[in-house]
Amino acid sequence: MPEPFDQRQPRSDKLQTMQTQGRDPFAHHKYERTHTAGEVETEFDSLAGTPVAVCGRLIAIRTHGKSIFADLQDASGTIQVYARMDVLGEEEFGRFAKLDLGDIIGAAGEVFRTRSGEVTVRIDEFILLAKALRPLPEKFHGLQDTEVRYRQRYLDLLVNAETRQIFRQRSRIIQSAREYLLAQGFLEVDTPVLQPLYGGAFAQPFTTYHNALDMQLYMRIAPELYLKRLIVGGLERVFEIGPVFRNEGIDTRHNPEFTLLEAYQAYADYDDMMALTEGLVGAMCQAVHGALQFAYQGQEIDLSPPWPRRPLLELIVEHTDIDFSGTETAEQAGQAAAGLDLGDIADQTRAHIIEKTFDRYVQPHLIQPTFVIDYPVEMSPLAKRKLEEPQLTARFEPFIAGEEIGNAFSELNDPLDQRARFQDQMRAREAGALETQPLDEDFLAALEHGMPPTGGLGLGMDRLVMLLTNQPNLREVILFPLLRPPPES
RNA sequence: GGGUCGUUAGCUCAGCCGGCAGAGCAGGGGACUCUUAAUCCUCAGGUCGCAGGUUCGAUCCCUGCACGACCCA
Repeated sequence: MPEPFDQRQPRSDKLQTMQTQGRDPFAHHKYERTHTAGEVETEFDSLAGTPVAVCGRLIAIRTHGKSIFADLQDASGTIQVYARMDVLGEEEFGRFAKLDLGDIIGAAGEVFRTRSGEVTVRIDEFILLAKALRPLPEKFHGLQDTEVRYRQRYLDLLVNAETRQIFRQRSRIIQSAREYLLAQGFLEVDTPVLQPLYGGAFAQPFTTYHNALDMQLYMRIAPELYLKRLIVGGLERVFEIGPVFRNEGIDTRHNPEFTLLEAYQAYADYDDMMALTEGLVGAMCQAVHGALQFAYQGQEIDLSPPWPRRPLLELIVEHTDIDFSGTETAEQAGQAAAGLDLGDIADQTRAHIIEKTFDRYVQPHLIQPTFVIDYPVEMSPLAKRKLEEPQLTARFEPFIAGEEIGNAFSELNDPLDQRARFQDQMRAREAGALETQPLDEDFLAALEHGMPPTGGLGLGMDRLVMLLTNQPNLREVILFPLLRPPPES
């Protein structure tokens, strides 16, 4: 019975031979590169005929007897290199011929253009900087298997140019948001990821444990309550961009760990936050599209301000003919929704019934950017009430292409009302609700010291990147999405 | 949690009605000094996801499980 063929064997043998001969590729600590692949290409007119030193990974090798063409890939692109036996000599040329796809080399020599017009480095000397012991995925079709693409993202990045492009755009998008806020006088801050009490969103937390303090800690589900403490502290304009953790299911729109932007502005309200949202998302779009228009999955989206402001209950009337504004109890809301297909709503609260109706019948239709405003107070325990309608809050959620991309409000700064809202949440928890916001005495103490009227905004950066890079799935814009461990070999 | 689909060589994929497991790329050997999905000759490479069942015989049909994708909740 023949041994199963191991792709790694010839490569391991070559490595061992080199190491025995005192030419261990892993002995090199650095390489003095003079130009990147992209620079050699763009600066060809001034570089032609002069020596350069480039480095990168061999992604294609074409041998022609006593000459070899190869493509070297670095972060800037690819550059063709050309090895000739009459230039390198028999021994060095022989070593070049033993290189494998995936090997990482440095190569130095003159820049020229081939007869077919390709900018090329004619190799005078080269050095192997890392031996690849495993083969690259197939060169033409790239790596298609989604599971391998996510589990071994480095392979995806190596062979799929589109993946590299997405994550470059992600970086540019987040950077543009940061620059926009800094230009508006916001201070970037870091608040605790490990929190003794979680809050700022409706979600179940991940719990962990600190040994030295002998205490349970939570991974934050939002930075909100800490950022508002900083507003109490007088910083007036603060923001944070960072990971939050929500212990919930995984699908095309949810990853348990995701990147949230939160910004707080003292002496501002939710109208100001709408303007800030329009400016921020517009800047993010400009960063990758150079315009306020972009296409998402075949839909043309226009981010030009102002975006329409539409009351939540009014939108529900528009799409279902059902008016929840007259309802006060869960029973009344349930009766109003009787004709709708909402699944089992028997034990649901009025707020949940309204939320479900919106999610199912309204949200998919919000293609162009829309601010849904005026959420019921029981769905918004941290938002300020509207003066004229105290059962509603000065809160909005922005929607684009049918996706919820954030949440914002005039922040509740009345410590007595805030305490009452927390107590409502505790009652809901006792009644069986899993996702409630725990009473945070330390946060209440901060409010009792006085927080100015403040506008707050949260934006889901992964979803925005997904929209702006035209990806159908959140996992395509998260480098290492959470997956189950692979089955044992 | 439910439904549908997928899992075959390192990668990308075929495999008909149940009857000896296939191709391209990658890999080994050989030819070739301007190629770029180089070309030509040649060779090797398989736990058909895992475990059962039906059958004379299973990659193929059935059941369960694992992982993934999509849809629904």
